[in-house]
Amino acid sequence: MASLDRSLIAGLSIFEGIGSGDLDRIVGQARSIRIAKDQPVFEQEQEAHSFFLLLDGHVRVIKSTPDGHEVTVRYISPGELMGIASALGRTTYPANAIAAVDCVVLAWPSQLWATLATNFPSLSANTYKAVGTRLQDAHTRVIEMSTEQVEQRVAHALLKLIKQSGKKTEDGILIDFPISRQDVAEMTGTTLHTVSRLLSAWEDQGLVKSGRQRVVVVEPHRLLVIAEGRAAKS
Amino acid sequence: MASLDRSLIAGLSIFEGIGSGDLDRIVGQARSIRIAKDQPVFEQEQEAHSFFLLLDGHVRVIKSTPDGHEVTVRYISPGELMGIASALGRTTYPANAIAAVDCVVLAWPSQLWATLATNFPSLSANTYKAVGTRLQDAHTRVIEMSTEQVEQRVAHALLKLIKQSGKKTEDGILIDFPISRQDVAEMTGTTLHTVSRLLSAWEDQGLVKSGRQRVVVVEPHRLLVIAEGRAAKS
DNA sequence: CGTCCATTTGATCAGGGTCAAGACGAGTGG
DNA sequence: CCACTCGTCTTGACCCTGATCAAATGGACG
Repeated sequence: MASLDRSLIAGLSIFEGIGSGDLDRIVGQARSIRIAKDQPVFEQEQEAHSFFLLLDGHVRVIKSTPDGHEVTVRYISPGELMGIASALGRTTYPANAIAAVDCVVLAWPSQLWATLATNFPSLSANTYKAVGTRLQDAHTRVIEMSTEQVEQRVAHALLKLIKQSGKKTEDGILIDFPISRQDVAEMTGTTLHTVSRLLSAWEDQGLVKSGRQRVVVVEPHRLLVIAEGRAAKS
Repeated sequence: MASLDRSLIAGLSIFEGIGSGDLDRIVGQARSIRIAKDQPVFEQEQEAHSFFLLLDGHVRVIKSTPDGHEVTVRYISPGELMGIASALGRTTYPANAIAAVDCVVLAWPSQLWATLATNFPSLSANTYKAVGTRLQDAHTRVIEMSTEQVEQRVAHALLKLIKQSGKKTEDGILIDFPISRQDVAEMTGTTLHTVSRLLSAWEDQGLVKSGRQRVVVVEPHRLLVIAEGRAAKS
């Protein structure tokens, strides 16, 4: 089991450029934890005691506002880091992370970051590269929210999801974890009603197939046309 | 002049924990550049040859979309880093940076980052802390765009601007650089028309005073009430 | 004094949020 | 195995916020 883990882990982009001896030394200091579906990995405002690497499953990262709104910041896929507050000089987690399905994570104590970062410069560089990508993603999100219609935002969201966690099926590309209309609404800044109407319309046109907490994209290309805002509106 | 620079620079949070000898060694490798108002510091998609520290002035960071929309990502104030693509493993700049007024910046060649970061761990830590703050800001922005009305977003934007670049005057707190209705619109994802209407309404209520590319917040507290969404609508 | 921009303000209208019911499906306990 | 219940999803009706279209006003600057 430990060796199985290792072979999986060695290929991850965060560990690119790290020798297998070093890799053992890094991974050896982590604990492996199972998180049941719908259970938190970490919570907003909590003391950031650990940072994590998702090995298996999917995690939803959510921010809650004082007035009860919830906004989904991102979904984490296997191989991604999360809760890296310590690498960014924070002492608390900025968001809630909830297991969308049963998950397996590696957890390192936060105070280990400084040591790891200085001893393994590649690890540090790879991590900050990932941070850069997330900053980029967040800005893209702001731009989408500023300039696009709801229809385009939802289309973009589905495309991102299938790119990140898509699984080929005979019908098309399935989003590989349970996702409700409400969840999509929280990703796109709209309501479950509007998402439901859009998915219904798209289903009529044969673009997607969807059901309870389940979305399959049948024609990614046509969805892209909608996302880019160059679709003839019926 | 060089020594004047140095005394100003020593107090910046990015250089916290760095001895004055080291500081000289770091700053010694930078070039000081003047950028005229409305001129770019760096441009989107361009090769990221340098990273910068703003010493004086204000810089607008903008992303342009293919379809001609412009979104303001943030304003940079003196003492902040910008264009730190290299620290995040990028080779090109992700946005345009335009001088809002005449500016003075320090510029380091990008390839120097790796050396500086390993030789001066405090510099690295302080930089990544700043990155963490920006990531946080970007997420806050997404949340605002998802959950708040335009009126609240504009109020929040003005509050951020006076916190970051406010200058006390006898009328109230002035945003210390030229800023048009259009600029505010690009920060908040709305149109100059709506911003104009809001500012007019607020001016009638004595909350702000504004003119051509000029905004003074007279009553920050009442503006905050609007921003938080707990205002009696007239 | 004329030109160019920033700004103001009115009128219109539609995207999509809100409110309100119902239908559907999955899991639970009898 | 069936009935019940709860959560998800669908769909209709209505209305409001804020975008769009259109013009006019007002400063700043050459």
